[in-house]
Amino acid sequence: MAKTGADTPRERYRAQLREEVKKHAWEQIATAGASALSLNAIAKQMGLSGPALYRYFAGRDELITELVRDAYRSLADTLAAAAAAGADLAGLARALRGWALADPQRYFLVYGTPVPGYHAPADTTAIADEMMRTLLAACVAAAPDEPGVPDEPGTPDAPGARFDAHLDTHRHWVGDHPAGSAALHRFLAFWTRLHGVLSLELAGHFTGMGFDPGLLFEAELAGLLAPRV
Amino acid sequence: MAKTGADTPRERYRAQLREEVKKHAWEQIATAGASALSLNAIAKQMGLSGPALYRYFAGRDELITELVRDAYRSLADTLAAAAAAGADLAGLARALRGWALADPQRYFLVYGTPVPGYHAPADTTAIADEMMRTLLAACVAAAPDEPGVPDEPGTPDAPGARFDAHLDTHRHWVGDHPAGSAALHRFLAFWTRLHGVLSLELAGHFTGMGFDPGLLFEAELAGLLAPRV
DNA sequence: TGTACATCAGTGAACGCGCGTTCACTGATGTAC
DNA sequence: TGTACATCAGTGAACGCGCGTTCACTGATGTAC
Repeated sequence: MAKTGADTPRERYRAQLREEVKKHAWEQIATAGASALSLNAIAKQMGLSGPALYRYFAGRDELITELVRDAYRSLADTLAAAAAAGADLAGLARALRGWALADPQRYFLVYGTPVPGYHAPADTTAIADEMMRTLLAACVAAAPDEPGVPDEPGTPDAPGARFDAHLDTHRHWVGDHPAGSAALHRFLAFWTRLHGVLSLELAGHFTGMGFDPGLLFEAELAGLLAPRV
Repeated sequence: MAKTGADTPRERYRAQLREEVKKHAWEQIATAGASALSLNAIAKQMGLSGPALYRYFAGRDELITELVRDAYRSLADTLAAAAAAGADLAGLARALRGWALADPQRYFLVYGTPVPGYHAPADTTAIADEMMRTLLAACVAAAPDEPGVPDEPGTPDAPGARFDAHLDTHRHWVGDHPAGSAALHRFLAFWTRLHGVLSLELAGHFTGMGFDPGLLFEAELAGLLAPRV
């Protein structure tokens, strides 16, 4: 009855071949970058002729869109699984790092250089929201604070408190989430700091420097878990 | 006598046309991304025929290499100029942000997704070193501390102190710079946190969220300038 | 100042390549009676 | 269980495109006497 999930042999074969195409696509991206992705090359690699793949994907754009969606999905699932297993903020951070290191090109497909023309599929923003809520919950749990109260009323012009106040009046992006502005601030610091380490590390800007990026990551994480962001 | 800087009219014309090619290259990159850069398209845009550009560049790779070098150079010069004008760490941070916002695609050419095959020209690492030294000097000036002494001997297993200790034994990358490990740590936190905000902002991951990324940047900066990293 | 020569910018044609994509077709797989 | 038909996977040829790059050539610019 359900249109999706029809389990005829042909449907199963289709799904399987689509997955195989994607697998080769990822290998190709890892080898030569996303911009070099070619349907013909994938077909050749699979022992098929070029046009054959048009039975499974409307074109190159649909394949890329699918890969981007899958990348978002796998990160969201990774974080959600960690959270479901009881991970705290530190655990989520390490899950993020593990996901990024497991496949740098997948990381870059989500967080790397945007292609000026290309727009990510609409549902990726929903997935990004999902990740945000997972992390936000952990941020609230890490240090539950009364919502909306600036932490240091004595220094209202300190940039930290100033940004908290700004977040108090610009919380459209969290919907109706009851997190206080301190938790929002913590989430943003968490997200940007960890991505700062990861993106520089994965792009190779630490290679040859000799120190261990993993320890820098842990040090940044420790700073985030300390009471004051 | 000097081979470089020969100032015959022809030499001047060559230099000028090379610059014009690069200008169009940047426009093309801003429009369609670096991977879409095409010598023929640039030539057409300039009212020239394709092969004409081979008088000025050995090929597409040399042009890209030149653009990458120029991008590194312009950032290093921007930071050096700010430092020479007496900017402190905060000033350098804002110079970095200004440089990044002025031309996001130039930023991404340096700090964006690496192309798996491509290796940046060798001298970019020298320029990166130059930037590091500029920032390192500002980090030392921001909080001159006795080199090599962990800040909190009472908690030697805290990740922050642990990383300081790690840096004490892995300081090959700073050469003979006399900065203490706390300053090195401060530099790395400075670099990764600011890039964390900038890369997410420029990649568009904050669009539609509603808060001001500039205030987040300032808040992160304030956190870096506080005594404890 | 004027002529003879060398240098060099730019052209147009050409080569080979791989790309995305369309289309008419073959042959195998599944379905209905 | 067997036949008749519909569905669909995959092929090969073809189209048009733009790419990087080479090469022989023309015409203008500069140089030497």
